[in-house]
Amino acid sequence: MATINDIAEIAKVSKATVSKVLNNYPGVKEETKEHVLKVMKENNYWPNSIARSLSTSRSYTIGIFDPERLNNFFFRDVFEGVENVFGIKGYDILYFTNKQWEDTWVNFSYTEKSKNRSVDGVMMMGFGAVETSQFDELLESDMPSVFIDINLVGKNTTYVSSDNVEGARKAIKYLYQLGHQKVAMIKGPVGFKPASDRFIGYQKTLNELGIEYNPDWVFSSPYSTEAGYEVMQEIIKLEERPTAIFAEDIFAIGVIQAIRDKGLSVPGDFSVIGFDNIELSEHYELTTISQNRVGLGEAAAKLLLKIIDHQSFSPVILPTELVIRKSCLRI
Amino acid sequence: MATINDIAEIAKVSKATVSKVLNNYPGVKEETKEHVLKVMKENNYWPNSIARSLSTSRSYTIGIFDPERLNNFFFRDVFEGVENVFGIKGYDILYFTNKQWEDTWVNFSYTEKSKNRSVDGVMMMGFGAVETSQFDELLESDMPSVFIDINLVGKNTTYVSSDNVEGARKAIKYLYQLGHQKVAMIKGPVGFKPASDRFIGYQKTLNELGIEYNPDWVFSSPYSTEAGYEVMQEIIKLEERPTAIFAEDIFAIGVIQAIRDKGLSVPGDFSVIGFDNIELSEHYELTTISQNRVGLGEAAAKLLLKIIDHQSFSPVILPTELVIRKSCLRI
DNA sequence: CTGTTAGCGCGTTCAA
DNA sequence: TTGAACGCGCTAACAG
Repeated sequence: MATINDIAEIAKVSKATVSKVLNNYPGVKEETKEHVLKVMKENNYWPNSIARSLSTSRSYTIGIFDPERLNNFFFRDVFEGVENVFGIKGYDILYFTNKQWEDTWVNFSYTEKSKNRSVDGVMMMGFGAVETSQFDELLESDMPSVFIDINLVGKNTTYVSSDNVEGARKAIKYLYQLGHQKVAMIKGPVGFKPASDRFIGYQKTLNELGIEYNPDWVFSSPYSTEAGYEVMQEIIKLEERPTAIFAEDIFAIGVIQAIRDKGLSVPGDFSVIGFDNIELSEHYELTTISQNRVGLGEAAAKLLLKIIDHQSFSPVILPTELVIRKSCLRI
Repeated sequence: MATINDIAEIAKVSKATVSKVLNNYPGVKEETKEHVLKVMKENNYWPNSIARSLSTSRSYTIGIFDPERLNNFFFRDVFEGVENVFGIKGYDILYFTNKQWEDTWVNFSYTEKSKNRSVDGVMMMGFGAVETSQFDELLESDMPSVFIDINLVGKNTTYVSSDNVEGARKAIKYLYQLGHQKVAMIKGPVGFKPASDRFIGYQKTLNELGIEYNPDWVFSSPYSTEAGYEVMQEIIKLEERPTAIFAEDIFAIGVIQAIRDKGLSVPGDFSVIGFDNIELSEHYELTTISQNRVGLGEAAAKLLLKIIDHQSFSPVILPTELVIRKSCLRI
C-alpha cells in the first residue's frame, strides 16, 4: 500500500501538501491539488487510518458496549439503525467483546477501553437492570456516549428511549375503548427503566380513566415466555379475574399459550395486549405496542455524532405505535 | 491516560525497558521487571492500541464483512460464536459498515478496507449467492480470511460450513423411514452453495433409496415465507401430489400456513420437514434439520486465529442434527 | 501557497 | 541487562 511519502515523492511535493489536499484544507493551489489527487488515484492511495488516528486521536470508529451481545431482538434492530447512520458518515463500528484479556491484571473500565481503542464515541446498550454507578467514570470523562434506555446525561452523554409511559397509556386506553376495565399487568424486572415506565403508564392511565388499581392483578418477573405462562395460570385461578392482560410480548406469548392450554381462547375469554412487537407476535396475532427500534438506533447515532462534533444535544424520546391484530375483543 | 513515557519516567527506566516488560521479553532483570509492573499497576497503565498497531501492524482487531448486516438470524448466531472465541483472546471486532464514504473517489476493496484499518484478519459472511471473483484480490493478498458458506481457499483463506448434503440426506431418510416416497423440495436461490448442496443431498438420497426423482416436485425461489406459501398452493393443485415437503424453515412456515389455510393439516395431509431450525420453527412444531450456528462462528474464529498465527489449517465442515417435532407423520 | 519539523505512543535494532 | 535513537504514517504548527 502506498503511503503519504510515496505520493509526495511521485507528485514531487512535500507530504504536508499531500496531507492538505487529503483533508481538503485551504491554501493549496488548485493546480497542485489536482495533480496530487491524480497521483493518489493512479496509485490507488488511501490514508492509513491507524496512523491518522494516532496523530489526531480521532478514529472514525465508534464503539459499542452491549452485554446482551446482539442476542436480543431489540438490540439487533437498534444496531441496524446505528449502522445506517454511521455507515454513511464513513465510520466503522468497533464491537467491544465482553471477555477479559487472558493475561491482564488491569480491570478495564468502559472509559479506558474506549480511549485505548481511540474510538470517537460509544454507544451503550443492552445493560438491562443495572447499577448505574458503574457509568460514573464514563459520564465524567470527555468520551462522547449515548445510552439506550438508561436515562443518563452528562456533558458528553445523553440517551434515547421510547416513550414507554405513553405507550402503556395507548395500550390501556385501547383496551378501555373496547370495554375492558379489569386489566392485569405483568411487568418486567425491577430496576429496568422501560419496565417501570410502562408500569407507571399503566397506573396513571387507570387513574385517568377512573378505574381502581388492583394490586392483585399486577405481577412482576424477569423476561421469559415461561414466566408469562406461569403468571397466566395464576390469573386463571383468581377468584376475581381480569378480562384483559397487558404484558410485554415475550410474556404475552406465554400468556396466550397458557390460555389456550386451558382450553380457553384469545380473545374470546381474555384479551391480551403486548408491548414490543417482536417477530413472534405476528404469528400469535398479538395486538401490541410497537417501538421504532431501528429509529432508536438512528436517533442514538445522530446524537452521538452531534456530541462528537460539539453541537448541542438533548435526549430523544421516540413515540410508539399501536399495532392492532386479533388478540383483543370488544366486550 | 498514562503513556509508556510516563511509566518510564516514574519507574526511572527507559521506555524501551518498559516496552520489554510489557511484551514479556527476556533480557530484563526480574527486579526491574517487578518494579515496572508495579508502577504500571499503580498508574493503571495500559498501552495505547492504536500506537501499538502503527508500529507492529497488528491490531488485535478482526474485521467482519457482512452485507446481510446481522438482519439474518443465521449470522447473528454465527456472530455470537465468533465473539466467544475472539473475546477470550483479547480481540475486539470491527464491523465494517456497508456504506461508501460520502466524499470518496476510491472504490474500496475488501483487502484495502482491511489493510486500512490494520485488522489482523477478516471474517466473510452473509454474502449469499454472489459472484466470487470479487474475492480474488483478497484471496491473493496476505490478509487472513475465513468465509462462511462459500468454499473458497487460498494461502491465507479457508472456510467453514455445515454439511448440507448430509443434512438433506438426514431429512429425506427420516421421511423415508416414515413411509414417504413422494417428497417435494423447495430449494433456495441458484448460486447459493448451501442451497444447491441441500438439493444435491436430496437427489442423491432419493437415488440411494431407489426413488425416482420427479422434477415437477422441485421448486426454486429466493427465501421468503410468502414464496413457501405460494409454492405450496401450486403443490396442492398438482394432479399427482407429494406426501411430504422438504424446504428450508423460512419456506416451510409458509408451506404450513398454506396447508392450514386450505383447511388441510400438518402432518395429517402433508408432512413437512425444514432445514435451519429457526426460532419460529418451534412455534410451528416443525421437524427440521438444525445447524450448529454458534459452532460455525466458533470454528471460523478458531480457523482465523490459526491463519493469523501461521499454523496449518483446512476447511471445517460441521455436522447437522435432526430435530424431531410434530410436522411429520408415518404413513 | 509550499515545505520543514516536531510530535502522536509504541516497538525495535544496536551500542554501551 | 539497559537505553538512545529511529521508524510506523499521518497531522499540525510554523517558516519561508
